[in-house]
Amino acid sequence: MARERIPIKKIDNVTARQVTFSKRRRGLFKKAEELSVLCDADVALIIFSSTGKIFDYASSSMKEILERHKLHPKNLDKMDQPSLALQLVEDGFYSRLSKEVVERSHQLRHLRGEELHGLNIDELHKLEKSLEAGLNRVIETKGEKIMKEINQLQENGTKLVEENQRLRQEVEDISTGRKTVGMGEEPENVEEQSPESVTNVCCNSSAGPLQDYDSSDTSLRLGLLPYSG
Amino acid sequence: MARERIPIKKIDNVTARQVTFSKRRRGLFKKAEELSVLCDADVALIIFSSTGKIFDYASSSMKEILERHKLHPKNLDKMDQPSLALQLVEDGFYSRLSKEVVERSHQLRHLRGEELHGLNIDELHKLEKSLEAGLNRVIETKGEKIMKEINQLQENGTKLVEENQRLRQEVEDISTGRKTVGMGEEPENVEEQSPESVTNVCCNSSAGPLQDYDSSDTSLRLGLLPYSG
DNA sequence: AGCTATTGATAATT
DNA sequence: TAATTATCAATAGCT
Repeated sequence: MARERIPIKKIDNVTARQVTFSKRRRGLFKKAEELSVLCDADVALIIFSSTGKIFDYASSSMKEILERHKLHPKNLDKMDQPSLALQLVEDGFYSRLSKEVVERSHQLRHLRGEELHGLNIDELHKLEKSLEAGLNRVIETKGEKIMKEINQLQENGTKLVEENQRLRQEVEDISTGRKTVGMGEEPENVEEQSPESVTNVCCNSSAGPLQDYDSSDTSLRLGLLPYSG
Repeated sequence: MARERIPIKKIDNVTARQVTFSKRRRGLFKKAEELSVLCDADVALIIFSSTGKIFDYASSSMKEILERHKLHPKNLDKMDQPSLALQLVEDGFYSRLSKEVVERSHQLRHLRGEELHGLNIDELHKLEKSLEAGLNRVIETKGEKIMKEINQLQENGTKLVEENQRLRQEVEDISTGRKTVGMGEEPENVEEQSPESVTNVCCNSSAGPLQDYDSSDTSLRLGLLPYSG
């Protein structure tokens, strides 16, 4: 329903995926509410984003709907009986989360080149490809940021040069006595600067100015030519 | 969205309401599934018709999603057993674990070159170094594995050649009639092979033999010359 | 976060 | 019910 149809499979691009998630989530909630109103139905909708964020909607009371769902004949056979809450905690909750932590930790170690000997050649090759792809994206992004910062600095430099010229002119004007210091007449048509002097123009694109980057072995790669094996 | 727009309020005509319910219910399920697939989200949808009929959809396990929903901090205060909720919250049980998951997920995405724009140049540079290091270790390990596999294959090849020669000699012996087929005398001092014929010697270092490795762009890097920027 | 060209969903009708 | 189709709504790609 848009400029182009997209295949229904996981969207690779992270940004696009997040945008689509926001849009479609809103659409889904709207449709859910419309159904409940139009058809006098009771609707509950629960969504977990891939980042774990939760979104939900219930046409009436979420708790009641879930209870009704749980007690429905269709689901009764799957009910857990003993000390409900305890089981919930021990089986579902802790194990799920800690499994996730363990899993992600493993992946992280692999991406850092640790604990590789359990992997076979094929897995290593895939890992290598993933690292190359990530590395390229990082190099690219870094390059963009650096170019932006350079442009900003150049812009500031230009402004400073202009201001310098203006100030120099002013000084000359004063020293040649054509103009008095202090509350003399206003400058006629000199372009009015904004309250902040351009001297204070600062680049806010990163915490500090370009630093050393532990100038070790590698020269700065700008990402203009991403690494290709 | 049709021949005519309809106001979003309960449809009076019972038949029309049922028809609309069927159609829109299907549409809602479809949208829910699309969202889950496109955006890698976990979605649960429960619908009770006005006649009490139940319909539900879950992108993964309904039970798990509902548990996750119930145990989400947002909903813990409504829990059946307040003491348990209190414990979970107070011990920082949930928040600690899920923070770990979130943190690791972030790191993983960064290492995969996603969501980089929140990082400053220095952080990007560190990330790049980390990726390079990981990549080098992976390449190295892969190289070692491959060399090992090659050596294994060569060894096997050598053994096969030897056996080949031995067999050829045997055949020649037989064909020249110097030896009889069948239960003749044992070969004198031919090195006794282990029960398993070397023909069956197999490389166990990986699942299979050297494969294609999606022979795309990159030629096989053996890690003998690790990548250096 | 807005804007449209498109595609998709669906209300009325057969 | 199921199919058809004229509309309206959702949204993919851009900015």
